[in-house]
Amino acid sequence: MEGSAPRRTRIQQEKRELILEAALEVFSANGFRGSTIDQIAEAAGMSKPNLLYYFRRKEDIHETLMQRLLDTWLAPLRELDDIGDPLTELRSYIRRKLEMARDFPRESRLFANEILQGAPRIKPMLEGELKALVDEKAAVIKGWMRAGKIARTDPWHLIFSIWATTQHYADFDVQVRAVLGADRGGDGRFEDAARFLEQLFLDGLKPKG
Amino acid sequence: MEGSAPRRTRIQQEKRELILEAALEVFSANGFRGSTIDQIAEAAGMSKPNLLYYFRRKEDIHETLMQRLLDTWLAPLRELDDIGDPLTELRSYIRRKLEMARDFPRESRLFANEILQGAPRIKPMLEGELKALVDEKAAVIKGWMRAGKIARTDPWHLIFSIWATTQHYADFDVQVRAVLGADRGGDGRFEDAARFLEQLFLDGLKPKG
DNA sequence: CAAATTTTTGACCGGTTGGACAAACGTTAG
DNA sequence: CTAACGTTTGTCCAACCGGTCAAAAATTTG
Repeated sequence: MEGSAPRRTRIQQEKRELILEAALEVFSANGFRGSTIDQIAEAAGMSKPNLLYYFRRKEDIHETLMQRLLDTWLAPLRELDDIGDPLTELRSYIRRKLEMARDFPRESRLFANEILQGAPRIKPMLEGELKALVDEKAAVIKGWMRAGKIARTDPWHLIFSIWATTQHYADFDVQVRAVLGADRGGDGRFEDAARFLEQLFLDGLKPKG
Repeated sequence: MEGSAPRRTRIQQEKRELILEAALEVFSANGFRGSTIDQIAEAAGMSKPNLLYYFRRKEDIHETLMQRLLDTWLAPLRELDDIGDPLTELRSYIRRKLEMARDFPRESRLFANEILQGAPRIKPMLEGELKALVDEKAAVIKGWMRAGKIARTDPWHLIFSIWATTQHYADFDVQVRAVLGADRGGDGRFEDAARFLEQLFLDGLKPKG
């Protein structure tokens, strides 16, 4: 499939990491086309030609960043397992996803940017690897439904709704903080969100009869 | 506050509409910085200088587009009213929001793009007009909770979750269709989503005891 | 029709951007 | 020390981009 990883010196490894960190900052804030190599180079504390010595093209940086991102981004879903109580399992999946939105908002925004633009660079991955993973987990959830452990619904849309509600707090952070205002928009907003989402996904909005 | 609307000829009105339609297409797909005036001009079937005769700057097009968008975009929330059954009222708000994601995906993506980049052009509106509207509706929802009509939760996060889940089907459309695959990703996906969201928001995931 | 006004276009400009390149600089191994 | 190799930088370039301008073409008005 792919060539063997090129041998790299210590400096190359360090500088490449530095560049990727800077690029994550810049790309996630401005999008791919909205970011310039100069911006990334400055954020990484080096000159543009020096940066281009480590990554020959702007696209190479973005591609490397995206490949690394996807692994860690899907880790919570991979951990969703058939062992343990289904409701507990789903609840901790939601919690993990929300923690990622809190701790890695730049990664979330980078991903959102890519999808928004039609996922030109990762569409094959979405239709291949991602679809396979979601289908697999949907089957697990369907098993829980057949066993009467959770209510019967569409597992795929359930997963979508978890992604949407949790990533919202990273991708739409500006809006969330603006609407909540200075007092409620502080650090506590993620705990409020966690409490709300748990209640929503478990009990819904009907009053307790 | 603002000067009176400039007098426009019939051609000016028509051409400005044509340009705004083309700009919506281009901006929503590529973001502001990722779009060029040439692209918009070509999509509108005119030359670049001709386009600049109707809008002096690229930003003017984006600003006009955004102003129009916001009114229609918040209309469903404005309609959320205290008359009628609370659960029915919320259910139809969700349905209307999902219909907007289906019928106006470009508008949704344009908005998402703006927020993702930190809302540089509409932040004052978010902190002013939008916050006021959401606070007002949150008060209505709180009234329903006090009256025991719906379960007690955080009304602000409830509104966020409705925004997130419905807009997801416009903003992340590529991903949704990729994961659902050719068979389930067709036109029926919005009906499936509507059914799922209704169940989620009303009953949650707990099995019926 | 003819004058006045509006609309359209080709040519152009200054600034930015992604990227190339060779020369200089630093480091390491023999 | 020195040759080989890895790293850094100044300079440059061609393409692109937002925007200007004067003049031509079309339209409206008297």
